[in-house]
Amino acid sequence: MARRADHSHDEIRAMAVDAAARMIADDGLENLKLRGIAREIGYAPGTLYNVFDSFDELMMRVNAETVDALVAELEAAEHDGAPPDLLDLLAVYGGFAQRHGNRWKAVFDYSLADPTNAPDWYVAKLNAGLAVVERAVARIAGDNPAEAPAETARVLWAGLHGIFSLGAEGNLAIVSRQDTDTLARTFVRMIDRAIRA
Amino acid sequence: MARRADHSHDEIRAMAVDAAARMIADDGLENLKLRGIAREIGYAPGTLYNVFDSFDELMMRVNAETVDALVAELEAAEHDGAPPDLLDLLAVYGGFAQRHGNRWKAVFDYSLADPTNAPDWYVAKLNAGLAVVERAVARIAGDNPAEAPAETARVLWAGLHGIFSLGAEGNLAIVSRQDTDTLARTFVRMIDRAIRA
DNA sequence: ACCTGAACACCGTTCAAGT
DNA sequence: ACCTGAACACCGTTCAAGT
Repeated sequence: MARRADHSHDEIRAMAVDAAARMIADDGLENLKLRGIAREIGYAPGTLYNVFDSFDELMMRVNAETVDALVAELEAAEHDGAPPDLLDLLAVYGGFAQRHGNRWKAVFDYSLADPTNAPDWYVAKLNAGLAVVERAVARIAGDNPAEAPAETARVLWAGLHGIFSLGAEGNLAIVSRQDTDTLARTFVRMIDRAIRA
Repeated sequence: MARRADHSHDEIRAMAVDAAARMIADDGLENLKLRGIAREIGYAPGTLYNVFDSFDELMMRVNAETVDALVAELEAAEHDGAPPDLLDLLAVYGGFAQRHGNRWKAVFDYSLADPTNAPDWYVAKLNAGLAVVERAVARIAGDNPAEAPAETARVLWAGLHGIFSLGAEGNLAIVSRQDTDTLARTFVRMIDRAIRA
């Protein structure tokens, strides 16, 4: 059938990404199906292959929007009020991860086959987020830091990811008396102490 | 057909778990299929449902063996020679993760729907591994540590998991000049410094 | 030119039918 | 009693057929 042209390809792409983000938020990544997205936006499954190369590409765009939103919040924390310290940034990150739990989990659970050839604009976004952390680290590190702020920022980012991802799956609760937020704050406080030591 | 009884149920279980572990090591979790395991051990797919409740249960046993092997190496590091410090334990962990990359990744990539009701013996194994770290932390923490060694051990475990899992997926390489091992050592060194501070 | 939706090649899981 | 393997209900993906 068809030749509807109710929407341009760009519009269909945007509708699909928005629908997928909403469906992930509501039901989790594990319940997201290409067929479901198609149904949601009123197009046939095949149509999505007209506007995306694959399900991978669709998910990559969904996750990029999620990263975008977090980076925007981190940058906002820097621009209004006093410069944020590490615990301030943790509160932003933790708040985002809590408000957008399923979507944030999807960013890591749906990893591309080969991140090495992630698009430049995606890597740039990640680096923009890391730069905020980097500046907060540099602010407290003084003149001769034992580690470069860039390296410390990446350790913080990856370490927090470990705590939140294990926490989200429930793998922390079974071996820890402290909850995820407490462990995250302890982690950040220890890194802060190490920077100043 | 059938009534072979070439093997007991216990034997079939062991054969399936061994085959799955080997297949994960060779080809990665993403290429492991129940049908493939059945073919490998010379039984029909349906037979695996005779001896396991589900694919989940099979994977749980595979992952338990992997955790077992790591914990054994950590405990061995404690029993021969001088008490290990945190960097010694990191070397054991990092060495294991490198030698058994695909199998170690599978432990976290294949998470149970609800870890809350993980079997007790599984939780006990995890806690045994954490206890080794805990003792190493306590050894350097002195009398009035800012954080309980048990909490520090869990922060270390989860943080390292973050670094190694992001590293394994290639998500660290695209935003970091340092490689995974360097970041892991920096992380452990900073936590060590925070404990002593 | 564009979209459809049946068809394809999978998957984990079930269960009637054989020995 | 035990194992088989076809069948079921899915999945992402493709593509001939319609408008």
